[in-house]
Amino acid sequence: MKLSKRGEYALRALIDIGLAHALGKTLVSSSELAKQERIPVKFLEAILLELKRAGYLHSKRGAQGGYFLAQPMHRIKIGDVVRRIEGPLAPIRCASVTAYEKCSCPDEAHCGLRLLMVDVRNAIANILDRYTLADTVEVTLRKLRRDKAPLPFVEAAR
Amino acid sequence: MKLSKRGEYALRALIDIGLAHALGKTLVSSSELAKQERIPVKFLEAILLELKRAGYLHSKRGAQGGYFLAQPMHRIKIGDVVRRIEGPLAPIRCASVTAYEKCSCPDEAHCGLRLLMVDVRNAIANILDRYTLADTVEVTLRKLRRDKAPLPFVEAAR
DNA sequence: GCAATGTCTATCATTTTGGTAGGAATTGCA
DNA sequence: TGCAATTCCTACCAAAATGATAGACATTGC
Repeated sequence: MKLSKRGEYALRALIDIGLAHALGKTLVSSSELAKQERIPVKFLEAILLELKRAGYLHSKRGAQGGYFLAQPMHRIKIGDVVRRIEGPLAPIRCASVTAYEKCSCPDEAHCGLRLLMVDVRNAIANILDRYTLADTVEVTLRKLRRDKAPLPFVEAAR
Repeated sequence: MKLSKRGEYALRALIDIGLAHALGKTLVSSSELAKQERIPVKFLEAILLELKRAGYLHSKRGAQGGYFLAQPMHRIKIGDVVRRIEGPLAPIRCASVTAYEKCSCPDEAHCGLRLLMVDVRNAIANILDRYTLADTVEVTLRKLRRDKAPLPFVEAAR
């Protein structure tokens, strides 16, 4: 039931970019993100490119360039991002709603495993398809402020 | 969020053995199981051995041998089986209850991703730790009977 | 004694994972 | 105008995981 590093980094990056956006910084470079999340820059670049191709990000090249959100945060569902980077949410394909595939078992209609896994997939989807990037960013921001923790991407104005 | 074939086969096998048990057949051979579920015999054997080592099965060697449950079905939690074969339920380690591990992010206490993944892990655990093998077998059996489908492991008495 | 079965060890091809390296193209700014 | 910062693109790579297969040995029932 694992999320790959690739998926993890993709979500971290999106959340960070969302956070930065909410704090008034609409453009974030890959090196800033990599530093913030301690992710190898080059690896992250590839992931950001994928997020761009998926339509979640736009970018600006050249010096002072970077990435920025291509959609309003409340329209980016975490579940969709995960599906895009990791594949179906369901633990086994025959339990997937968006990527169903017949399995090898002799009688799918009476398969106890499938039944179980459909429940699991629904539980996961219920969370990840309900939460948007906006929700995630909001919660994070609230926590940060409540604890008076240093906000990321707000460097002492210079 | 995938379940490997190994995990899938392990669960299928357990469910089948439970089903057989409920139908009066307390001993099932690997070849019967492999045939029923269309799993490569040798691969299945290795998995059954692992389930045995994990304390879920006992076996009887030799002709007429096979595997049988080592515990009452209602004490076998699906979640534990999955953990044993697949590892932690949580998508990322820092969200795991049974196998927590610090992650590389700079501030775990305010990590939006972790928060999300804790929810996901709880949703999964709520299902898989609540369901026992007995539950799964019971539901399957009920469905089979309701639809008057042919019951497995009850070969026309000879 | 032989056939059926579990047990054990070794091996293996393929895919996935988690990167790294290098450079070309673009842009802002001094 | 040129340099530094940045995205974009291609290629490559080592290690691990995945999903098996092969073969021999041990045990048991008939």
